[in-house]
Amino acid sequence: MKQNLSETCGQFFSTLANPTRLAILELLRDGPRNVTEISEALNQEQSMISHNLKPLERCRFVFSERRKKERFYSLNKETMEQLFKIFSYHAEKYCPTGGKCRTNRGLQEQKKKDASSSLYLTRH
Amino acid sequence: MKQNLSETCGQFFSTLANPTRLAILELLRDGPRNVTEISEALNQEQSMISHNLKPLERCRFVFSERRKKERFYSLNKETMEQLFKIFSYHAEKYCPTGGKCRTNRGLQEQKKKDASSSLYLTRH
DNA sequence: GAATGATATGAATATAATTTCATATGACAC
DNA sequence: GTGTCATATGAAATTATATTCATATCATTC
Repeated sequence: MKQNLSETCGQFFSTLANPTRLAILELLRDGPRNVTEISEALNQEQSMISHNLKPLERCRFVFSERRKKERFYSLNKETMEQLFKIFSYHAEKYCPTGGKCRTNRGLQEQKKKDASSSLYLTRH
Repeated sequence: MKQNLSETCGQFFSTLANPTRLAILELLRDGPRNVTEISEALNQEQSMISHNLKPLERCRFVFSERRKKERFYSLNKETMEQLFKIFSYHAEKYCPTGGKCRTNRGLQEQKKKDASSSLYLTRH
């Protein structure tokens, strides 16, 4: 822990910082899909899906497995569900305008609320 | 939960997908710093630090507070420590080459290990 | 091994993000 | 209000990332 997070985290977050890849991840929450299915569901070019699946697999956010001619991709639920959970909690608490966080306005007002609330995502 | 993560998560992860911003976050783990201190510690232009602090504050990964002429930035530990924890766990388990994940090689070999291990980050 | 269906790859183009530099704004002390 | 230190902003230039299209590879069936 604490050893050069800035260097090691880069690819992790960069891979998630893309709407197509997030859409793929979201789709895969419903179960494994092959490339064609993903590309149809998201209404995107097959090659684009393939290109985007590569960093997702490299970072192990998804796993893949061949079945006959097709390749099925499945979600790394362990990591992704935790990540989505943190995001949801954070967005709900800190980004009341629907997670969009488009403005810096209202930071002062919000700060007061922050001080009073101290719920944690996972309580033991 | 589950409502258009792909749309709402974008800014969250994009903000984290930058080495300067990650370095700022890492620095702030040691406590609040003003802009000048950050820029000196990271050896970067002051204006660059300011530019990068903006999205961090917009997403509420950091908070800020004026003290006299200076503005001190502090980490949103609640969110960030959880995020770093997930990252560390994931990297250790899935990216044995030091979290770099530069290649897709060895995915087959790794996959076998994955099946046997099923530790969770937070156990209750 | 030829044909087909499914996925991956490469390279050019298009798009978006970051960095830099000059300068503006803000807060405070005098 | 002037001067000074601290931070923020805007816009141009640079750099990185994503998208597209054409085509290559791979697995399978016959």
